[in-house]
Amino acid sequence: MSAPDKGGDRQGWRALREIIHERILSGAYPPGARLPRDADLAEQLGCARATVQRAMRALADDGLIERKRKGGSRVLAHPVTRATFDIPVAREEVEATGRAYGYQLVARDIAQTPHSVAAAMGLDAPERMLRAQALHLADRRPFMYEDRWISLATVPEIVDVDLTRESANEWLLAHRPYSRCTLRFSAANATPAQAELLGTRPGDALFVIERCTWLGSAPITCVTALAPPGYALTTEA
Amino acid sequence: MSAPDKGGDRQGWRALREIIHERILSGAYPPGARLPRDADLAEQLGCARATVQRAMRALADDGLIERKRKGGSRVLAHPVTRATFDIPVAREEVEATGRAYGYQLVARDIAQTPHSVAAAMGLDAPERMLRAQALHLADRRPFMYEDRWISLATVPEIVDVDLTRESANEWLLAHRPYSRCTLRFSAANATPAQAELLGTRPGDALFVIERCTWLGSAPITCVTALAPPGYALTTEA
DNA sequence: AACAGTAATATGTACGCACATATTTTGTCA
DNA sequence: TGACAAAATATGTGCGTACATATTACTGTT
Repeated sequence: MSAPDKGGDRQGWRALREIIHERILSGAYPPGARLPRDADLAEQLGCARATVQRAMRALADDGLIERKRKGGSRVLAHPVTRATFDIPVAREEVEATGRAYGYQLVARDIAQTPHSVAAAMGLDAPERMLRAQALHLADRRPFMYEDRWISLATVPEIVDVDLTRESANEWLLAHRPYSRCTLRFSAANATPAQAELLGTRPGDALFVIERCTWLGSAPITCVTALAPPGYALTTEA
Repeated sequence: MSAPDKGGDRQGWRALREIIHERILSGAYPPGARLPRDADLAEQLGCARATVQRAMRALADDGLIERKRKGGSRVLAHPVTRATFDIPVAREEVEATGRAYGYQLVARDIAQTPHSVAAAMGLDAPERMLRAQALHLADRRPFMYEDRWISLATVPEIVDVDLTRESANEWLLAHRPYSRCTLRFSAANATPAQAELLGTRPGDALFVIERCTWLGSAPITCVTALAPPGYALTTEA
């Protein structure tokens, strides 16, 4: 009758994804084109619709195709480059490269947040928060400098933590999980003070990571991390 | 007898994920703790194991828990911040903010790649490639400068494309899909020439995106994109 | 011709079952 | 005690079905 297993090897959904991906790359399904229905692909490839779903869902997650409830699936005309970064804890980032991690508290006080920080945290007005500035070291050399504000309203216990011994980041991760997190990457010229701390020259281009976290709608912390020249984030999409 | 629907509302896997996430946040499943088996959670929450699977899989993808084939599921002790960025085509990035997009070819020639570029592409030795330098504009002002090398071996047709009218990036996306892509974010001080092109001052901190793409194992292109101060990548994890 | 209501349709989700696979644990034997 | 093999176990995957949901397409009315 018909050829129910034309697809070939009857492998898993990963193989299916690969087959469909190949068809896109080879031009069989050109950019903007509509893909066959899941059910048709299932029959064509000799597997269940659920398996096709899994593969198509993965392709959609990768930003390769677009799926709509009745419009079917289409190959994206302008595929975005979708990259996933894992921002590790500084300690682990350092130790992953075989270097010795070190930590050093630079300053700690309680003060009114600048308006910019309050705004980033979604607050209506500045608040008094704990500010901790610290250095992360790799083999005794500056690896990253962080300037952090911690909400006393949300995390009152933080005032009793000895931040000279333990990084605020690690304490927070262990004691205050967050449910929301915003990230912002940019570049900035080092101020003289920052250059001094990072062991570079004023004006050097620093890599800037700004991160704010919340538990529910309550702000936990907002940190600006500065990395000296040579630092880079890499990933494979 | 028993309470088969204790979990409550009998909602979908997204609700399940939320419930489990709540338990993690609330400390019911503290960092490092082992979660119940999928099957037990399924019974406890009154749904099928497949549904629990879906929810747990999502939590694992989010970097919140860790799953192993027999070790069960554990809450990660040091959850990484996992962020997904969509790097759009420059045109769309500009137009998304309501500004007028402009494009300008700065230089185009065929030359030997530097060793650094050849290495980034995974080549054993430098090759002659097409080099295209171009400016992306937003409302007539420099938005991003790109310095691109395109493999003549993989994409010979590129020599016949009029790059003064069409951005190499957009032509490549439309005609040469890629299967692999590496990304690297960093910061760099502007050289005088770069500052001139981007309308900033020499030494200003630029945001640097380096991207290389391949089709299979054949290198397609390698581009260094520079953005002037003010540019930032943001996301919500 | 414009519009609203309805039917058709493709994907999304859920369930229950069976089997595959990767580890851990246990047990056996030297 | 230690090494290696076998059993146990939790997750991973696949199938078939049924129903849910979001859009599109159609259809009849004004």
